[in-house]
Amino acid sequence: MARALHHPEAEQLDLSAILDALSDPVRRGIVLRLAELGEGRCSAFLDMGSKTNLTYHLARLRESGLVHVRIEGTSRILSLRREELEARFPSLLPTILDSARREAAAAG
Amino acid sequence: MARALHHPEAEQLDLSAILDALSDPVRRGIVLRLAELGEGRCSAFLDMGSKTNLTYHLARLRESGLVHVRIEGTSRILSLRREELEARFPSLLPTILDSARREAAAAG
DNA sequence: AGGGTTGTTCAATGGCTATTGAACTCCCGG
DNA sequence: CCGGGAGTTCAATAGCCATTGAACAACCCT
Repeated sequence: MARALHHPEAEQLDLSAILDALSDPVRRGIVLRLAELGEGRCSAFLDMGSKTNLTYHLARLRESGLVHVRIEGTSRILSLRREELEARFPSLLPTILDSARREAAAAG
Repeated sequence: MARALHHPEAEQLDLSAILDALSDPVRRGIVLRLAELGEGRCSAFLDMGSKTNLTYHLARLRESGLVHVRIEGTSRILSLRREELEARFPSLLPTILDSARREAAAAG
């Protein structure tokens, strides 16, 4: 396992990358759950895809700057980078998550 | 030229499709300009890409439900589907456009 | 009817995306 | 120290993306 994980700086957050990350339903599902749980390890999302597939999506979320990943023993703990996102793109994440919940509620 | 253009129904607006459409800088630029102008024909965006390329991006914007296209003589007039988007996903479009302006202002 | 403007269609391109299974690494608990 | 749980790496796949140039179609004007 890699020792140090790369995370983009707060000032480098890129709107295209963020929207692209959130345009995938699996990734949006992960972010949504993370918003509810506060944080969670990879295995908390196994119902959304295979381990390999999650590794892929989680890397994309991390590289886009949406989530922070901290290593703890053999686990990786994910959390949303809420404040940094809010500082750079106010209301963006909450609004998109609200839309996602709304769509889910509409039995889409 | 095709006679009838397909537009998704308001209730069919899909979040993945919308975010995907807005994740591309060219398309976001078109939507941004459209938000300022109210409406505009295809040729109003020629500084953003070749004619062929614009045809492609405009089709994607239309198919995602973000823009409405009306035929007028040899021109096609585009406009944002603001109310319908707002009804289904409140604040989504304005917030994303705000983020886009913010990013542009930050000399990205 | 002819010519120009407006925008489309087509085929082709290179590159990225999401997904998979098998093999692997790392670390913790016993 | 070794077994198992957590997650990664790799190679492969099929499919979509954005972009291009050349050829075409529709319509308006004179």
